[in-house]
Amino acid sequence: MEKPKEKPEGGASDAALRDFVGYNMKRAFNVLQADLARTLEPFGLRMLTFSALSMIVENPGLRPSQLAEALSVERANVVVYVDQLEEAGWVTRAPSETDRRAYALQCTLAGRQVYEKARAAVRAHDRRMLDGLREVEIAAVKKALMRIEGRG
Amino acid sequence: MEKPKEKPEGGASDAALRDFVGYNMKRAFNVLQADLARTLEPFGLRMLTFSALSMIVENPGLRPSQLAEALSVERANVVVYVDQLEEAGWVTRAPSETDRRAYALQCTLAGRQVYEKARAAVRAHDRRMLDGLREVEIAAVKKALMRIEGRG
DNA sequence: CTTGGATAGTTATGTAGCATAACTAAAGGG
DNA sequence: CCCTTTAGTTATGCTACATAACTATCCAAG
Repeated sequence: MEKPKEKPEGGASDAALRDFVGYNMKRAFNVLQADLARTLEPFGLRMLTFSALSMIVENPGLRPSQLAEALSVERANVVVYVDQLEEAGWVTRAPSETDRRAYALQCTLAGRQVYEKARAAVRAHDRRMLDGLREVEIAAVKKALMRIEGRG
Repeated sequence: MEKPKEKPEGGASDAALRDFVGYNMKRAFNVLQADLARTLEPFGLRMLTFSALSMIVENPGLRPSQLAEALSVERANVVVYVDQLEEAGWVTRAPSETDRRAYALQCTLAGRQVYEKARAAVRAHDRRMLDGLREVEIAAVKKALMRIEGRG
């Protein structure tokens, strides 16, 4: 009977997993997500409410189903995001003039203001995350991420 | 009273969000994660049980707390992953010889075998995700991901 | 015009990933 | 020997996200 060897201390290496992009991406995304959540928290926004607000500011009159499609989330969840943005007074559900089932999402003045401030904070967060990388590398990363996304 | 304009169709653009690495990363990660889950499912593995199995194969005698530390997950959740690996007969909890509170995690022959097969599948998945990217771009991505992870 | 199937938004509900708190047993230092 | 810390576990809660079912409305074929 052979003694089961024990890993003494400190030596636990994830080198084998580091070979995989997915592993590195999950770890990096966890860090990024946590930092972004902290960045948005003072504004009363979360990742997805910020994304939704951005879409509504940049695409006035957007309908919830278009928002769901654009963000690749379910319509059922969009309801929750818009509820929150509406309760905060940043977004209104205006009745659509062409389809009585639908709403035209509009942002309010307050909504545009909080968006601009949050956007600046998110931009700073982005720079923080990528600090030390050259422009050409950042471009490569974005290209690669969009390539990966296209594999879905 | 001004008519609220409506976004007619198709025009919903997330261009503003595309400026942010976090947004691109979330989308890419969602796609990657889904593909990886499909890749691992035939082996009865999930992302984290695969990671745990890899760590145990590559670091025989690893203790659960070391595993938690290495994967940046809570000890409480490691219990669940090891439970699953143990139920499948791929990992054993051998009593530690130096600390009666602890276990030395060992993988079985079956564990090593399923790991090798799953690892090959994950490698193929990785290549699939990065197909079409040049080496220099892949290197940029890995560098950027590890840089981001280091910001946490 | 009407009628049947699709679509928009909503509601309720389930699941999975991950974190926290509290517990037991054992280690380890004064 | 205490007293504190640590290893593993258990119970529990939260958040993100998906699914199913429902109502109201649209739209196109008959």
